[in-house]
Amino acid sequence: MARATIKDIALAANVSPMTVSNVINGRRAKASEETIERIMGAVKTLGYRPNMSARSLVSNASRMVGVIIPFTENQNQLLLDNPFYAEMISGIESALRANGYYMMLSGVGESNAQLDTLSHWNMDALIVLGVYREALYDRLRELALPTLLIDSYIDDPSFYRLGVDDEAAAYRATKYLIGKGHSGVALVTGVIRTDGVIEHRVDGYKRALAEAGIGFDPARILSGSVTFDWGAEAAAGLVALRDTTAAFCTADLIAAGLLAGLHRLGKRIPEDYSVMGFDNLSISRMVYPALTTVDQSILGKGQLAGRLISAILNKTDAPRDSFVDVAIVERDSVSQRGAR
Amino acid sequence: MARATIKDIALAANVSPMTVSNVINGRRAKASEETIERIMGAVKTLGYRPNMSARSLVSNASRMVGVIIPFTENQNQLLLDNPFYAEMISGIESALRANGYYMMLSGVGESNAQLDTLSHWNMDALIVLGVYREALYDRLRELALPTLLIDSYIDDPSFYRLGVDDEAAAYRATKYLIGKGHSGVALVTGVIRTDGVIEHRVDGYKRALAEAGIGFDPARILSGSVTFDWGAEAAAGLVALRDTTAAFCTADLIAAGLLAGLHRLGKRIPEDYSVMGFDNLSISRMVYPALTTVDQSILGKGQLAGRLISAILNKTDAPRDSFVDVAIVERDSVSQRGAR
DNA sequence: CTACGTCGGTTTAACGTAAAACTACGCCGC
DNA sequence: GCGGCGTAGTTTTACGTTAAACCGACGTAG
Repeated sequence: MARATIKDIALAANVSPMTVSNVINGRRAKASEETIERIMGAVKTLGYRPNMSARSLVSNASRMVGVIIPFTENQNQLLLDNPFYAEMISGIESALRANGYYMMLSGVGESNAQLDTLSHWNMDALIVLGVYREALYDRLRELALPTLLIDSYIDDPSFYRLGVDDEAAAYRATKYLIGKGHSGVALVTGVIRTDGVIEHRVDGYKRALAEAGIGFDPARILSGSVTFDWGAEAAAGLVALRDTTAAFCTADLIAAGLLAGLHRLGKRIPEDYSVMGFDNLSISRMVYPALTTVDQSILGKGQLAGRLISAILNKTDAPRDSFVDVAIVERDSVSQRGAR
Repeated sequence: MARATIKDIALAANVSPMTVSNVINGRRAKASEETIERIMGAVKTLGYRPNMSARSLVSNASRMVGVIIPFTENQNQLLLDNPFYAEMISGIESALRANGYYMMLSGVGESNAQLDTLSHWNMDALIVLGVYREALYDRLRELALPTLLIDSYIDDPSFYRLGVDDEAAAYRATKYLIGKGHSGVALVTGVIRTDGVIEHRVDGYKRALAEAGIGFDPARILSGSVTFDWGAEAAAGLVALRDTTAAFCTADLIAAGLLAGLHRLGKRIPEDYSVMGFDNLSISRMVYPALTTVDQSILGKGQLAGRLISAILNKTDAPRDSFVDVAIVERDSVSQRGAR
């Protein structure tokens, strides 16, 4: 009554187990039409389902791709409440599945214990989102699996990378705000890590300022964390700045918080302040006013990640570094200024 | 140079593989302190990592729990862009991990193909979110695994269930709105399935109305889908209703859309319309005005799901049906009426 | 008519781990 | 001084699958 195995099928179809294996795996050259039919019939009637553990054991592969995302710092919990990760993972999963791979999702914390447990499963490859600890990269190198880092500026031939040109994207966003007549543009962002995504965005912000002949004022950079709460808190900081009428937030989540914070302070958007986000998360349409933002097609990026890994595993060559394009989507949180 | 196995450890520690297996798995009675030390030393220096495929093959278990969520209808893609599922999964994962289980996430579509592939992996148990197809339940019964259905009213001894008392929750929400002076309360919701979550919420809504002596008007039920877009679309329907000043939405996602739609129609919230949601998703704080809603602690519910499954797998008995409590969280989208 | 190839298989062995049965040795009680 | 028992292991076998090597029969080229 237990699950049928290849041997059961072999018995039922009166062939050897090996022939069953061959047929099931499409190595049909080794069997006559008639045998194939008999085997497939038995497969159906006995409800045979392959045992991946056994397959994985002999093939030393698993068709599983591990996806690693950071935990929230306080709780030991996936960052899926951050829609950024949720949307990305949704994209990754659909592309992996379309290519016949499975996804195993794991958070990693300070210790890399979760990475170890993942590795017990013979993963074929890994995709890493938003983790920037050197210790993790060391462990990843030890595992020596095909690994795709998303939004990382680590330059190491052992990893594939997928990201956006953050400098150029931030440059475009800032230039867009300046073009709308805002000469005082604040930057609201998370912590700025050396050679991290945000640092490159800061560079783009500065370049746009310089190009427009606007002096860079460090006080206009409000740096906290990539959370709604920080955005809400930053509203007070923004209001305290002189001659500042616009804010470029390096994440929609921050922008959403900033909108809420500004509302609480009785400010009107976009009349009093223009706010721009980054990511084009689904929440950017839900906030009020709907957020003008930089679209980096997170879902598409996730799908691309899945496709890249599939290509790598199929020995099709994949570029070591890939970039997705970025576009500004105009909604209601930015006003034309000066033309009043 | 390949990954070290139990045999390598055995060789290095000069014992038999079985002793290594015993020590690694904590069956220490069978080994002397000194041997244990030697083995653990070899484990460390050789960087031994267990091979789960092999373990799973012999034990016919995997320590993996499959989590099943529906695809979006149009694309073949996980519903993680719906924060409801994202938050739930985050909770499930953390509880499973805390109990030493792994999570394998899979969407399922119309065909149950994805369930089949999941089952190839020797899952120890399954958690099913938001899928209501009879055909799926049939396949689940065939698999005969411990299975936890979340938010399902299927009454079948082969499944465990976790949910909220939807009737009572909707009753409370509606009563709350009535208590605020709104005698015209609309219900904005997704499709109403027989014996589904929403139907029970409709019942609660009706009971509150009846209790307050307010006649039930079917026109006040606006039924579409559980999406932001439907909420936005429903705004026009709401405005067209006479004597209606409040809307109870059966999901925060719908409520968020409704707010956006009402804004577009120039309505003010909560002055012109009071809007109430359900779920207390993270987005409910992000919309404007912040949403008064029914909290069903989705994260906690997910964690409870993970703990329930762990308990079942550890042969601790778990109740066949569990319910989480619900609370109204008051924010800014509901006004007191009549007291003006 | 013999050597070779091809078709349609089968046999053997191996992947890493663990349950179950077995062993060797020392000790203790009577 | 022999049976029984506990300690610290070992040996054997099996889990389901597949790679690699093998095999017999038949056709056919030289």
